[in-house]
Amino acid sequence: MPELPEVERVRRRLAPAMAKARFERVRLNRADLRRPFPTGFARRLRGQTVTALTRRCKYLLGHLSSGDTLVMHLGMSGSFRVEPTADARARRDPDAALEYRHDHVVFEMSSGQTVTFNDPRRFGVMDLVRAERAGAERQRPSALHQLGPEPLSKAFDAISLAERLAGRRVPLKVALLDQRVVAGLGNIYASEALHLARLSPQRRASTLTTASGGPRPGVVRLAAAIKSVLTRAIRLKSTDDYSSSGRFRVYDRESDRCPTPGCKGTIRRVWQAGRSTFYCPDCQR
DNA sequence: ATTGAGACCTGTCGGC
DNA sequence: TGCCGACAGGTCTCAA
Repeated sequence: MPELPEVERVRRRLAPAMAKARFERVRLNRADLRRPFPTGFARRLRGQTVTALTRRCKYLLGHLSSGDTLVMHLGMSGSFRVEPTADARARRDPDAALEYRHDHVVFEMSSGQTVTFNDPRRFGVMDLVRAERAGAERQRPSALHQLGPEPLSKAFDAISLAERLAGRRVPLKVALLDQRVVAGLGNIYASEALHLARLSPQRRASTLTTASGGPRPGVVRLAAAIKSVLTRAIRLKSTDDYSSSGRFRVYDRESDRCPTPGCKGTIRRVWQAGRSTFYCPDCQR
């Protein structure tokens, strides 16, 4: 479901229920999501306090008093519900309603709130990683450790983006979906950012850099567009899902008139790396 | 090392 | 109405 802006909004919604609160009860309704839950998942969480709830890329990170980190990823269809524990318990067993059928993880927090993870497609992930020992991450680098820069941080700019695009022969859109290039873009905001920067999604990534890997003008626009698109999405959204937000420039707008001022183009849809890309062939070069 | 294709799942929507 | 295929916001693994 979510790209960086949606995950960030989920984080802000969960923080009041989870941050500074203790896990009083943890219930798993099945043994796995995309991967099995780590052994002792519930036991290791119980009694721990969440010192802070942060986000890295599309991952939510619950930092625990034990030093361990609760890692949560929403995959395509994951979502969290927050409700008073009394309400959650009252509804428990009798209600096998469709709405709750995919409730896989239930956290009862000392804040009096229950946080429930629901994920129909089960592409989500929950993991509990132990406090890092020196060098541990080099021995077994996980996806988390290979992530590129946070696009809204100062570390992300035209220079760093150019460095990571240099020499890559894949189409620009495909490169933007690679979380090692920039951490948190997904299929929607990759298309959105490219449209705002007026860059063709089909252009080779390496054409945005000079022979030595430096930035060309396009990459300056692209870095700025990525920041702009994500910042606006975080700010504008009234809920965590797309339906109510609706206002995309090109995504899911095939055949619409291009929104670029002065452009008479029509939005097209093409396939790249198995995903649909939306763009305007007239103003995106 | 990089890249593309397929796999993992369920739900929904449009067409017949 | 019901069935069927296409498609969905994300990774991950495997083979070329």
